[in-house]
Amino acid sequence: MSSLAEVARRAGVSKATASRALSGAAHVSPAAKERVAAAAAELGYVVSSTAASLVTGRTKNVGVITPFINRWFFAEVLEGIEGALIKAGYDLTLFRLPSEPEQRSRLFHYFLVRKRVDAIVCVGVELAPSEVQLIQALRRPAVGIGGAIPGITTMCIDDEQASRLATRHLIGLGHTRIVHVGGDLDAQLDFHVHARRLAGFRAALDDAGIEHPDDFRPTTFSVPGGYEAAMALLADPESRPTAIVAGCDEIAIGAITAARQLGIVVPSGLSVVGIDDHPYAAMFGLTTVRQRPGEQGEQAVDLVMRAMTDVDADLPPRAIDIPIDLVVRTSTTAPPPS
Amino acid sequence: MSSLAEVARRAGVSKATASRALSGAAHVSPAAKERVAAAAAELGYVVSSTAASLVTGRTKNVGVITPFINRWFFAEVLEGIEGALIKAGYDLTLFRLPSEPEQRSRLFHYFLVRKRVDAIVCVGVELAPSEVQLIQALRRPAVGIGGAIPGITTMCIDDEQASRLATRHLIGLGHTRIVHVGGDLDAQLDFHVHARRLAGFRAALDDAGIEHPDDFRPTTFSVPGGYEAAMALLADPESRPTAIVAGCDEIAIGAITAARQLGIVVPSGLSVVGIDDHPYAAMFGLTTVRQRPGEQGEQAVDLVMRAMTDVDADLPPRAIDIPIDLVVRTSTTAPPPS
DNA sequence: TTGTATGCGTTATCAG
DNA sequence: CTGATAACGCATACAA
Repeated sequence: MSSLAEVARRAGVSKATASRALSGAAHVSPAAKERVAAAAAELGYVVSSTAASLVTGRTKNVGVITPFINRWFFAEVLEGIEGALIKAGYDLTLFRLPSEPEQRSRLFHYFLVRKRVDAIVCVGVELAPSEVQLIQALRRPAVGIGGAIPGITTMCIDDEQASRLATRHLIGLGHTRIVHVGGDLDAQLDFHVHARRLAGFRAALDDAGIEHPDDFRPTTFSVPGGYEAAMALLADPESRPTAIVAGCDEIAIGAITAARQLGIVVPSGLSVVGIDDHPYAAMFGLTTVRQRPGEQGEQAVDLVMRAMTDVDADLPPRAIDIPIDLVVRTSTTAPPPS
Repeated sequence: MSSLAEVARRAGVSKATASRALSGAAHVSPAAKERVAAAAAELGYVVSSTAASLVTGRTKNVGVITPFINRWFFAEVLEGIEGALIKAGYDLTLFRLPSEPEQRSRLFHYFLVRKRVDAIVCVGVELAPSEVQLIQALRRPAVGIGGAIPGITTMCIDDEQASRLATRHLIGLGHTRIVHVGGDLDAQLDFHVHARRLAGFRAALDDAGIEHPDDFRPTTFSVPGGYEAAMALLADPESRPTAIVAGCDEIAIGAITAARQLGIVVPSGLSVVGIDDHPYAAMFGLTTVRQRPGEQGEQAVDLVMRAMTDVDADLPPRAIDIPIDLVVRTSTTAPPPS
């Protein structure tokens, strides 16, 4: 309510010094600084960020675009971003990317363009070239998380490597009849995660010289998805694999649940390995490949922050790899003697 | 990049008419409107929302405060809010309420006060009186979701009623040895949901004249929480209850998982009922009390929108009840003959 | 219907 | 170290 002018008057200084005293940018005599601070406190003064933005051109606000809020990976990344942003004094404007093309375009042409964000973080979104252009036209630093976007700095795990790691672990235990229960290839609105995880799985089998006909069951990236796919897959004891590489932990958990329901003991009757290290993984004893989405979010913020402060130190155009590691628990063991 | 002035010049009109033509607020001759629109399109013009905010005092932006992003209920509410906001042309600024008091206070005194939001939605946050005052001092409409906040319009389900409904269902099936596995009473940073659900549970037993010593197992509101508590609770076949009322579906799912692991068949050996209707509930056949968090979010947005547009039609101070209903699936049945 | 002029609350650029 | 003063980009009251 109260403006800088009032504070200045009360402190007996000009608006300019009041501004300087409060922002701490320039040198102000301790006495003046003191008086301004007191006046501001008494009046309950707080800067109008809109006014400040108007003149500085910076909003202290970054936009985050994500297709989902309600999925573990995305929510986790979001939390990481939010924490890092708050720490830096920035607001976070959240945009959920709609699946309908029309609304999606509205997001880009209406919301994103309002000059309200100093930077953009895209999580798990694959951007069309035209969309990338649009973002670049904003002349604001942008980074992606979850997969490579040509033209934009992105950070992600090597999905192919992740599933290869998981598969190798099973092969190392002696498994040869392994099936990948992963994301539907047609339904990857996000990156080609599904395809890449499938590819890594197959590469590992190829590397080991293992045949793999009928090696893939597509489903949705969720516990129920894994449950249903596993129910179908495991129904016939004859054709049943000895191990499953799940596309993510949620699928793995669904598969374990299905196995239990069918009376199959995990891991002696069936080994299951996931990808993510979901908070529920430990409870299910799930062996998995850990990625830390929260940290990915924090790092993304670091990146845009640096790009904003450092004299336009351009972002590295290359994708940045996030480390992953295998967490062995109790859902995997050697296959049963056939 | 391009300003209103440039558009005006290109269209051969004044800034004022250009502004009017674009906002559509006042009457502009069709010809002029046409020319302005064309000029704007050619230049790729888009309003500077900061400049507009500075003069109008409205930001087209609402703040959302929530303690968690990564929990089903909260994420779901958030999605509902986001969708409704986007539809109305508003941005959503997300604030995660930190658990540390110091940072929490920073949120209120630094972030919230920057005059950047036209309204506030608090989800699952219990506000201290001083915090309520602070929000009221902003003179912006505010609504809460998830529990009553004195002084602020809130929408929530009747938690006591929800667990009473769940408990009555079990009693109706003939159960008398029922335990509530719910949220820890010390750990309810959000509302007193835990306590209220426990109270409803006990009230239902009292109503039916059923004794209930040792009727409560506190745990965390999560699948692993339910799992661990149920593992301990069900270990001893002698003292085992015939039914569990879970504080939420996640706990219920953890409990079902634990039961299965212990060889207890659900529901013939143990009935379990939850609260929420979590997306995983169906897969576990979980009988539960449904609440629709997404709709709660949408309704909250409706409310603040109305308060913002309608000539300061004040928000109803009373809490608004959200309907709930019992969804009977396959996790509940009559108790086994003792 | 249109144009002119003013102000929104800051920060930044100068002199002093 | 401090004080005028000019932007920043837009919306609106008022006059035409």
